[in-house]
Amino acid sequence: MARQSASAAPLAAKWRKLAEARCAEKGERLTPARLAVYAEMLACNRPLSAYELIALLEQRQGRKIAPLSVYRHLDFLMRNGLVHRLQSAQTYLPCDHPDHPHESQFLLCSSCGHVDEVESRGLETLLSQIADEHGFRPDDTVVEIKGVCGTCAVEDSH
Amino acid sequence: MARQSASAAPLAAKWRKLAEARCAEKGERLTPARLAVYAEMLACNRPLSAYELIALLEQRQGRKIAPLSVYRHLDFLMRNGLVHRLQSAQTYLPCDHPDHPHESQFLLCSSCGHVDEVESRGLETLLSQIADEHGFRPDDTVVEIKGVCGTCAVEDSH
DNA sequence: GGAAAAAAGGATATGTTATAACGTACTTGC
DNA sequence: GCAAGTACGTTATAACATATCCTTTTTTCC
Repeated sequence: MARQSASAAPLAAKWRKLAEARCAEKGERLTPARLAVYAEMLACNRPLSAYELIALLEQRQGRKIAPLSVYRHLDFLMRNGLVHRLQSAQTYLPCDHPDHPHESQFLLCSSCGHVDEVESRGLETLLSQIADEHGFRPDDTVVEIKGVCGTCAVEDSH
Repeated sequence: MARQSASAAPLAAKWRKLAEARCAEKGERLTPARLAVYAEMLACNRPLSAYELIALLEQRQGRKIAPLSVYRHLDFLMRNGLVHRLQSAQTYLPCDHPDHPHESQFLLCSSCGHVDEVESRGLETLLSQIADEHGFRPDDTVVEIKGVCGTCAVEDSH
């Protein structure tokens, strides 16, 4: 088993390979600093604000990290389809299936904080139709459904 | 014609009446300060950030206004279905048809800044279905389509 | 009318999210 | 090596939002 650098979160080979592939496609450089941010997000496995992420990275690396650095890394990761931004919460979440470019829809549980990333072709088609009817050329579509997930709904009823 | 107070934007009777009706339904008080914020937003007729709104109100009223006041008024107006928040832009926009409670979808033009508020029952049904399939009980759904509106697309091609 | 309660609003400070401006260092390709 | 482009560090600041505390206004109830 390969030793993990002390200053980065462990990152499963699966995710690293996918990330490398996505970046290679576009000729983008997946540097250690960028990978460290990505690894931290995957390790945490919940939506993080940029400043939560800074705190985690600072703890992990034992040094100060400027907000701007993290924002740049987040931009990079989003540009390459590895991370999504939850617009309504102003938080960031690693993509669940970064094997291909896609638009996602999110189910955000207000009780446990869990976020489900779903991909509905039917919904995307309908959204395109709506845009079309209004003579609108869409670029990027945000769909975020806030509510209570199944697990929490069951617990609530007890 | 009734004289308009010097310290508030003019507000068409149509909008005032609708606002009064919405608030009366819920036993909420549509005070002058709240109405002034609403009037300013309607007068401006484009999405405004909270701080843009503060600046406009300060100019109009010739006095300092604390951010918190405006945020409170915005909360009130949103709670009563008179104003929407555009999550992806962190701006606020008066509702286009505040005659009934509803969820809206937005088409945001990145070129001219215009926002179209649409209401698609088909889309809402589909979103409910998607939530249902995942055992999710939705509460509030954000749909924001960013792109280029018809008018701007035509101009671009010249 | 007048006291108590509730709602709204003002003032000051602070917390949170994001970007600007500028310089340095590290690739890449010739 | 050297020029060009990209990444990244540092400091400062802009932009967005809320906390706390207190005063004023409105409502309610007697």
